Amino acid sequence: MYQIGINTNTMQMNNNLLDEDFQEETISDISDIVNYTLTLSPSMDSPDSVILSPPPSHAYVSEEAYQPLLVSPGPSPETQDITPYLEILEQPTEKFRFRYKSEMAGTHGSLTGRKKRTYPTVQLHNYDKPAVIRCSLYQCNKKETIQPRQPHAHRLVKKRGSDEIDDPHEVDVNINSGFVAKFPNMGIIHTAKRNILPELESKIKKLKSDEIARNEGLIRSLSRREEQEVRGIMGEANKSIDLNIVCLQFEAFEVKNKIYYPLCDPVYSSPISNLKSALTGELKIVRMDLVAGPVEGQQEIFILVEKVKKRNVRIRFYELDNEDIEIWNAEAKFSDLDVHHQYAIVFKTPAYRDLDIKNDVKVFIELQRPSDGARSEPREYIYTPSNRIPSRKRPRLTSDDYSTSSNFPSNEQPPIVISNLSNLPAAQECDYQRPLGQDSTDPNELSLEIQKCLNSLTPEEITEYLTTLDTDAPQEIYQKSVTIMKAQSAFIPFSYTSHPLRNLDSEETKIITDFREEFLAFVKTNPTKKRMSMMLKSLFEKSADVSGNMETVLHLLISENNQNLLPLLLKVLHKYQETDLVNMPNIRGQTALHLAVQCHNILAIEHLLCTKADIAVQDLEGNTAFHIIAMENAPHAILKLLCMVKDEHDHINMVNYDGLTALHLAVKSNNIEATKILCENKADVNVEDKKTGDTILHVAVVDQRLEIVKFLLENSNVNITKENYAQYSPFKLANLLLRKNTPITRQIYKLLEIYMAKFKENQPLSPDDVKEKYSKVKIFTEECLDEVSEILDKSGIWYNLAELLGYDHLVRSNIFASSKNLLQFAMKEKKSIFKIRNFLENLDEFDAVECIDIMVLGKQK
DNA sequence: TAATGATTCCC
DNA sequence: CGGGAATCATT
Repeated sequence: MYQIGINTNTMQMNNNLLDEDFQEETISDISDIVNYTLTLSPSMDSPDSVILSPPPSHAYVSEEAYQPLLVSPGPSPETQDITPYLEILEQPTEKFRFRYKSEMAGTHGSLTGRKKRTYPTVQLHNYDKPAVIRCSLYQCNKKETIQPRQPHAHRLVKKRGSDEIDDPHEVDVNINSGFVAKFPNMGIIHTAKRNILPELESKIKKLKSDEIARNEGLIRSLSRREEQEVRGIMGEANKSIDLNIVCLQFEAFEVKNKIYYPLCDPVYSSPISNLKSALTGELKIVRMDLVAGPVEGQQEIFILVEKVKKRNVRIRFYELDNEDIEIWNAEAKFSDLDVHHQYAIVFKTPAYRDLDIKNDVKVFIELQRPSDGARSEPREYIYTPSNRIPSRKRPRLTSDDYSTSSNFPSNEQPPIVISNLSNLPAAQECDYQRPLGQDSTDPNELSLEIQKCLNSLTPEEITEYLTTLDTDAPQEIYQKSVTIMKAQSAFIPFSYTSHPLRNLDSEETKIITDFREEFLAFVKTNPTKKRMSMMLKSLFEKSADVSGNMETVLHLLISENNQNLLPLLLKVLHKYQETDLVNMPNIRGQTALHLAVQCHNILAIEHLLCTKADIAVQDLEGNTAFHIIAMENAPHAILKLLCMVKDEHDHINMVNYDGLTALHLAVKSNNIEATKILCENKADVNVEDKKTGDTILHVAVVDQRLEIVKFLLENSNVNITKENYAQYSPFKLANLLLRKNTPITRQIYKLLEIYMAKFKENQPLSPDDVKEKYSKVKIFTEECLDEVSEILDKSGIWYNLAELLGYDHLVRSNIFASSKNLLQFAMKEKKSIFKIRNFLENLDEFDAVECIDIMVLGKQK
């Protein structure tokens, strides 16, 4: 090793402690030194790396295992305690903007550690004398070649005043500094293409002369032959160089007579890539045109992206199962021409693996960069079934059957809707007869009531009569008692809130007329519950078949805001719990509930819900009843009613095919009441718009809805800092909107500013913040001193504290009369308060620790 | 040429 | 400072 003849201490130690095998290896290494010195860089495949490289499992190995081959195996357990090695305590950031020389005027950001306000830091282990740690800029050979690392042509500079100091940067370490070297305030200068060779040459020359000095013990200039050699290496270095990725090299030296003798192998940081380059820049989908589409694929989608390279980007669709395991993937198709500049891509969706899905399927889209395998954050996409409307083409009796054999009084025209009610097989009818008492619903009861209706056919009378008809809501479908609502709605006349949706055409009117006739006639036959069900089903399906929009009678009655037959039908459906019929969608995927909500028909809604209408059904735009009501300026009672339904699956937060929740729609349509009600009913205020990543707070800010912003801040847990896909937080947006310079934008910004401050206050301080705050406090306040010393006097722990502070000898000679004495003495000695605090923490003196924390950090908790 | 990279400039 | 854009250079 290099320390042979330099550091006899360690060598002797080695000899004493090493087993024979190891010694053999050590000796054979001497030949490797030659190898090392010639290549100016350690040969990683040589056995010496086994001895000298850092121990395994330290953080210095980047998690991505960027270049596994260059990470040396760690030393064996018996060697790691005695051989010097470098450990990287703080890796540099992964991304950093390399600046050109011309950009270096003024101060730009400096290279930090992985966390803010830290800096690349290394520690030298197993060495006890003063040493020098060097940091310089190296290449990150990603090729799987086992060649030595070469210096990088970029410059690692430290600013001192107006001039820049080039690498290598040196830090002296010793016992006092704990052999820790921190490298702050460094920047990376992107050397221009034309200067790369000269830069490399000078760096390599410098290394060469260091090496000569080390070998020959004196500093001299290079010989012709050596210059030639340098040029050769330079060529190599130039060939392998990647101008957008660098890493830091750390070396430890013992310096004698200005000659640097390495103490161990250099270590290399994880790669730092240039933030400005499209080759290494972050892949990101910033915005999507569409977030849902047909299973068959071939849907054209526009996405905005962060800078990409045309031929170095792919769009991948994939699906995860419940355990987050990828079970399907496919690539979207697009050509070079579909990549607009470097910021937008237009592509066609791939077909989903199963074209016959019955329900929506959620998948993900991501960008991928083949060159380095980098991926973007995924975005959600929904495949929608192509045949969402269940086929009504089920086998049924032909028209002949009902037109010929109907024994109901028929009009001039054969009724369209009339089905085969009278043809129900008698045998079946027998089967449907249930023993009385098996069901709480007495089949005869209803028909009697309806018969009464028959006799009093004026609408007014029907309406009046219906108020007496009892329809118990199955309470279990509500999460809260529905009685309050009922009490409210009882005072609302049936037509009070509702309005027609549209005018029915003649065919539709006929459907209703025929239905009415058929239905009432059927009731006369005093049917059992099962027969009634069959009849209704038959009539509903008939209606759906005949009407242009596949609408059931129920749809039609709601649409025309029918005042007499509708209430009757609703009660019947309710009474018989015809959930399936109630959930039948029309051609646009709308159920009766969708329409009832649009018509503000509160009583219909209530009945439908009591018939267990599904609040999660999405129409062809993906809208649930919640979405619809959120856009409507409807009576509050309606939304409240919907919110009362038990909702274990969070249907209130469902996203439509525009990627929006009901809350989004409420805010977008400035529907303050709906916004409030949804929020009060545990709708998630932080769900993002799947196209843009906007939360409702983003929307409220951009649309300048002061009242909504205010409400959200005061009454919900909106995240002011949550960024949308374009990396704007609501706060930042508010700030940008200040440019409009209107009173409202100013008010909104002010409001957010206040909550931002509150938010920051509540943030737990990061360990770094704590350190920083502590570093500013040098002495105890009187108050804190008294308090802490009282605690310590009581517990007697201050003896242990004194020990930890290195005052054990003073304690033994009874110099300190009390803990207050001790603390005052420590302050005089300039012991850091942070140190004292941490000692106390180790001693489980948490009360004292809290005292000090309060003094330094201000009020916490 | 048009697209992509490199460099400089600007707020 | 960090972000972006203008401008020059190369492919």
